[in-house]
Amino acid sequence: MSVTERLQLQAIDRFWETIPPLWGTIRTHIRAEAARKFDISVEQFHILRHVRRGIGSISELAAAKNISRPAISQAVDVLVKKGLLTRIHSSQDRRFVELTLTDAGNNLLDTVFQETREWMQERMSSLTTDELQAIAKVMTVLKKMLD
Amino acid sequence: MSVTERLQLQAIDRFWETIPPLWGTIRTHIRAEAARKFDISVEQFHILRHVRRGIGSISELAAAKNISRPAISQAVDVLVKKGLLTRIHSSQDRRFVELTLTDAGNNLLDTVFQETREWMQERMSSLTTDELQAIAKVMTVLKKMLD
DNA sequence: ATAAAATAGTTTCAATACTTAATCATTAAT
DNA sequence: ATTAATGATTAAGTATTGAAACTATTTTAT
Repeated sequence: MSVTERLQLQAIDRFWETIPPLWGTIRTHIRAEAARKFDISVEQFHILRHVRRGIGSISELAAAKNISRPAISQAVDVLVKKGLLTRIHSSQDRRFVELTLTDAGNNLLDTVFQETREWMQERMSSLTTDELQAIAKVMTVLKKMLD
Repeated sequence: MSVTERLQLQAIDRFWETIPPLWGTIRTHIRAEAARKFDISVEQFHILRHVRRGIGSISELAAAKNISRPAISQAVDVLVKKGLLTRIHSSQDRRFVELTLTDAGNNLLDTVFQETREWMQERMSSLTTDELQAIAKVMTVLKKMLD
């Protein structure tokens, strides 16, 4: 087994020990925050997040989140009824639905994000500047894996 | 704003750009593999994984996965019916149910893990040894955040 | 120019998974 | 010995999901 291969396997093992529980913890935190203040699920929150990042159609959302179009369509329904999103048929191609955040949607996102950020910051308070820089750098490396 | 604070926020931003989509991609891969070969969901797979890691009771599983005990109990039902897990009432305290993997369960885990590992390795093939070491190190740093 | 095909989204429906509340079995406490 | 606590399960209701069928719109092919 080559050195590179061993390093790959080590990175994978560490990844599996770390990311699933960490992600679960974060999800739980968001769910608690979002539910307490806005009665919204993590999945709904993520849809709003994607829309703000510029993913503005049902199909794009479905692809980004790896779930079916109907599931997205129905989730969007709820968000529209809650007054957090608006559906607008594109003037260029009327088949497309352009999703945009309402003021309330933007406000919700700001609030939950801010609180999650603060919560994560607390968790990071014991880390050194080197460790923080390393995290940021590794995240860009991991993003390369997605391409 | 202090340097440390700015580094924390940068790390958090990168984390959010990276981990949710990466994790989603991995989940999708596992779902495809596990469903194709064993007709099992990602959540069921994760329960098996936790059991192998030594989490051997319903309550521990519920705490680890942040979902309710009944949900775990029902999921375990399915896994027992599939012949992947066994329930044994503890001899020390008969209220406890000790979960153990059957040979089929171990085999399933080995297979899906091996394939996921290979898939991740492929994705990592473009990374340098330095980057791989950085990933492993950062994962241990992130784990500190969970405590 | 028009019919057929493709695309974006929605609705319906059945299956699955989750949660809360109530319950059973067992152990601990007074 | 009775009561309280703990671990797990069952029951009932809700919510989320995907497959299939459908509408509306646009593109392609003839």
